[in-house]
Amino acid sequence: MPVSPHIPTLDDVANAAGVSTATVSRCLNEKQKVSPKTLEKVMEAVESLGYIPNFNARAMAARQSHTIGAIIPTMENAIFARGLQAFQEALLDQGYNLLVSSSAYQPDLEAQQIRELVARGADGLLLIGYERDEAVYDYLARRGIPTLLAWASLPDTRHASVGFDNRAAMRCLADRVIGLGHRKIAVISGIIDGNDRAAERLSGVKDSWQAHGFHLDDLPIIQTPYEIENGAAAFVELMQADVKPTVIMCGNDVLAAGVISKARDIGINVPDDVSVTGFDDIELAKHVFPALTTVHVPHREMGRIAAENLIALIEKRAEKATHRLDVSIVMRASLKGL
Amino acid sequence: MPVSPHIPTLDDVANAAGVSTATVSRCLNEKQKVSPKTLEKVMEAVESLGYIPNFNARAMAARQSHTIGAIIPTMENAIFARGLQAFQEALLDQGYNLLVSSSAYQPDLEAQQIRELVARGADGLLLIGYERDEAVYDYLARRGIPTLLAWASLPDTRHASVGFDNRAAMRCLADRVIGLGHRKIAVISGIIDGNDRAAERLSGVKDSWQAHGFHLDDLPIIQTPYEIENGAAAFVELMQADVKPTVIMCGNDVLAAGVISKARDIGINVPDDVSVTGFDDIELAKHVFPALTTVHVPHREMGRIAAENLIALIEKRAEKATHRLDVSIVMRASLKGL
DNA sequence: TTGTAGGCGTTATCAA
DNA sequence: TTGATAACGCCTACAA
Repeated sequence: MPVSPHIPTLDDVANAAGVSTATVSRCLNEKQKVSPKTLEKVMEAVESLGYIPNFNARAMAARQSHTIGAIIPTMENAIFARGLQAFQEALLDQGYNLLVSSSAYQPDLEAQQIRELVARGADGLLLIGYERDEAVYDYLARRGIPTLLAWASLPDTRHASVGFDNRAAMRCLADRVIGLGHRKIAVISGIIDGNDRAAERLSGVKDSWQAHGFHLDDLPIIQTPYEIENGAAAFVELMQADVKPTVIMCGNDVLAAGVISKARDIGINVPDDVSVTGFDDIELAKHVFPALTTVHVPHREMGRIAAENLIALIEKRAEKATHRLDVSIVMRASLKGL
Repeated sequence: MPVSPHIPTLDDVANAAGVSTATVSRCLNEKQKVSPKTLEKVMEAVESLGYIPNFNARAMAARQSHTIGAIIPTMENAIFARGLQAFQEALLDQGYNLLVSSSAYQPDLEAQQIRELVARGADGLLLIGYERDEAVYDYLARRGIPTLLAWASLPDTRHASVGFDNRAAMRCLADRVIGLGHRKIAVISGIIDGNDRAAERLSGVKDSWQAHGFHLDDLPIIQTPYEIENGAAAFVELMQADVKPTVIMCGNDVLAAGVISKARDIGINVPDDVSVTGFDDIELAKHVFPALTTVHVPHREMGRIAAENLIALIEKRAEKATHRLDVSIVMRASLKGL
């Protein structure tokens, strides 16, 4: 009885089947290069031994891991869940596996996790947004790691990307809000430092605001991390101002959910007393009360396209490309006209 | 100018520093076995070359990966998010990395992912619950992979585990509900097949119901996957019955959130017309309206303990142990007496 | 304290 | 169609 369990290797299979390790390897990877008879023999041995290829050894010898790494800013809320899910499904279809980690919105943590994923032999990387230290892009280029930026929409094709125009979308929503008669808007934005999506969304509101002839001085803005509690706290602060806003535009649905929840707590009616808007159209948006007016993002489509384009890049079937998706505004009860 | 980028290896560092690869390796892994002078020399070379150890090679040579795999049933909702987060943090503290995948509540998918993680060289595994094919446990034992079951509470120590008593907790909650005067209870349970947590929670309600002298025939039960929409749908169905329930006890907070959301849609007041309870006390529970009465689970503590115990197991500093946590009932507005 | 050299489990090149 | 055999990049006795 062995003290340490024996784990079957290629050698064991080769012995059991009476062939060489090379042949076993072929049976596993390029069946067509092997006679049906030996294939059967080998597969039997594989089966009976319960052999499973050692991933690390394989990756090292083949110089590719069939693994793709993704780093998202957070797993706490559902912002990236659906998109990543679709990304993973599309990868699996093509025989790739996904490794995910979360950077907690910290650029240096992200940089570290990039190194980690590269060290693990990732064939390619999915990153969120485009704003990061140039050194990171240099590093990736030096190592020759195909990288695709999602949730990002770039003017040029310096990086491969798939995403949508956060700024235009938010501007469009703000136009709608103003069109409904609102003149006292307050904004609860995510932290824009190091977060291009948040920055662009905020710019979008400002664009609209100014295009309608108003001054930025009259646009209260609070920046706070994307957490439901923070949305609630920011809302309280905004409502203490001398001129109360008639609408709160939030940088995403999570903040908006916090606003709606808190409003009820303190006896403010949405949308009669104050309207609220979000961004992303996550699952939650339909289920808060009142349901949230927000910007619908085609998360699943984005994930699927990201997978296709990244794999094409890895297998050198395509050049870097920028893919821009359309978003739409979903009107729900949380926003009403004056 | 090299067509394919050159990635620095141990050899490169050794050459640059004028020492052997063994010495470089020591500098990276066992600094104390190296003179301060060479250490400095080597680290300089590491730095200037931008050397990063190849993970696969390291894992293969050292026969350990310092990686732990976790398989959770779903990432869609936040049930496991906080626990896993704490688990990861504790792992990192001890120099271990975490690899996560999701089984979508499908036992065969879980089995496949277990093999995948083992093939990747995971030093240990975290699984959710205890109910799975014996063959899986056999396989794990044969390969000698330390495994810890979380969200599970076992009577014996056949498997290492950390968790709480789902059945007792739910029974306790049901006792409270009945104590408040409710006699028409309906249950929306998760799918109990293959999900021991769901099964035990359901049993807990039944225990209480019968202990109070009622018949199971008078306890309407709907099983449905843990999704907010499903909670809503089940609720509609339950309210169409001849005898309308005065309280809906849900298998978890996600289902309960669906109930609360749908109730408002169709003009049923919670808790005046019908009370609602959940389980887990996820973030959402506080923010639905009315706030959800539920069972609070110490997710972070569970994650932390899971990490400690699993690492102890891996490093053979401890034997398999069963760790049972206390849970508590959180009374909020969604439940009121008759 | 340092270096030498064998081995970890695959894949891939070349002959046979 | 198969089989030797040399990588792949690192760790780790063992020797110096």
